[in-house]
Amino acid sequence: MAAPSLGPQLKAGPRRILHVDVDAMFVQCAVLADPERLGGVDLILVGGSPSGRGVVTSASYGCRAYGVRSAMPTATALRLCPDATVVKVPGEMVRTKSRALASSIADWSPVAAMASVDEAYIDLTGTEGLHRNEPLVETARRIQRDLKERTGLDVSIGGAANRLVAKMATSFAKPAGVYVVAPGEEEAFVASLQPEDLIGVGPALLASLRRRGIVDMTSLRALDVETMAAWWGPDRARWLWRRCRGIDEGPIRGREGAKSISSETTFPRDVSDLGELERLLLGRVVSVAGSLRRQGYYARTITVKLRYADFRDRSRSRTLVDSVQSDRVIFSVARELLGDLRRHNERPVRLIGVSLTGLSDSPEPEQQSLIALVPPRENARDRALSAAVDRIRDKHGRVIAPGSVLADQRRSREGDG
DNA sequence: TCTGGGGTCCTAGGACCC
DNA sequence: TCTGGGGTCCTAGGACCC
Repeated sequence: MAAPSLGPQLKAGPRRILHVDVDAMFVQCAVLADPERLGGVDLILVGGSPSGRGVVTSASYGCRAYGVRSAMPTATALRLCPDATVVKVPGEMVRTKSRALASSIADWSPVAAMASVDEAYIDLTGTEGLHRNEPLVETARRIQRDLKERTGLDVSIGGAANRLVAKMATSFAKPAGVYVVAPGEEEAFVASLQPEDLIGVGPALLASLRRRGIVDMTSLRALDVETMAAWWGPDRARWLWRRCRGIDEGPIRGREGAKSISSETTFPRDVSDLGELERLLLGRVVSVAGSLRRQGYYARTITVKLRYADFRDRSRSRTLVDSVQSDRVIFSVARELLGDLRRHNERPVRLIGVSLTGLSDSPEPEQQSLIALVPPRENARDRALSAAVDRIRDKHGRVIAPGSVLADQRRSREGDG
């Protein structure tokens, strides 16, 4: 009596990994959110920003035919494609569809995980028996139809024996297609690409390659790991050597809890005045601390970032002994960090951001010590006040800064004058 | 035509402890 | 008195991805 094959524990054959990527997710979601206005519209740009210095978040395939790309300034995109309809990021629909996608892929394998809002990996290794031993490409097509039925979204699917190659295969599947790299063909597949097609090779590494005369995959793959180590250090060398051969043994795993929560904004015009920067900083603090509490976290490290007109970023951070989550304490620390940054540089600023790291789900410090008495300390009243503000904000949908925070700021401003 | 906002991961130096 | 490494944490900056 033949038991169904359980695959890997009996025989270490190639893994069967699929990478699922929603085609122009934000465009599809915008249409689903407003079918009356956008149904049947071919030229859609998602993007822009309140600052008027926005870029394209996502472009419909119609727009892409005009040369429009993600991250391109919206003004440039409109010059290339003047008839495009520009819409805002459909945040709520994106979250809804991302959740729907996550629950749908989970039905196809116990080893399935979202990699971002619009991407997922499914490890089908060992499920051959469940799928009548059909080729991986057939299973991928059935998954594609299932996801369309259950979420309304068109997806493209890449397949291979590992995550890295599956993801690169997906670009050959777009839009709404399936592309599977046969087992054993991973290296040949990668060899047919360009260095900039490799995941993790961005503008900086590409420029470094070019400077050294490495202009194509053949010359990259001809390098030995010692030469690469002399250029970029041993870790990066090993990483790139394996990457340009399609080698990746990493498992499919979900992302555990968040590691950081941040909020930043680019101003319509550059700002130099400290008082105005503090007011704008408060807006970011209220936003990021609200996200922190909504997600049930406390943070130990607070970072303030400024971007200057020359696009250079400067940041200051501080790690507290306690984990905190109230607007008051986070703002008081952020304000000092901003003051420190401005003491060193008073040039005009185009962006301000606050990021929270060292996240935990409890306010308790890991170990008590005497320095835990160093301010700023967050008390029960701070937390209750912030929670009350959250409730009011949820109810009225307005951004409200707690009075004590504003009073703190007013007092110190008067003190400055 | 100047270049968003949300993240993750890595590096490197200094402090500090064992 | 001089001389160690290893490990971990913190800070600042940067590359990269969607």
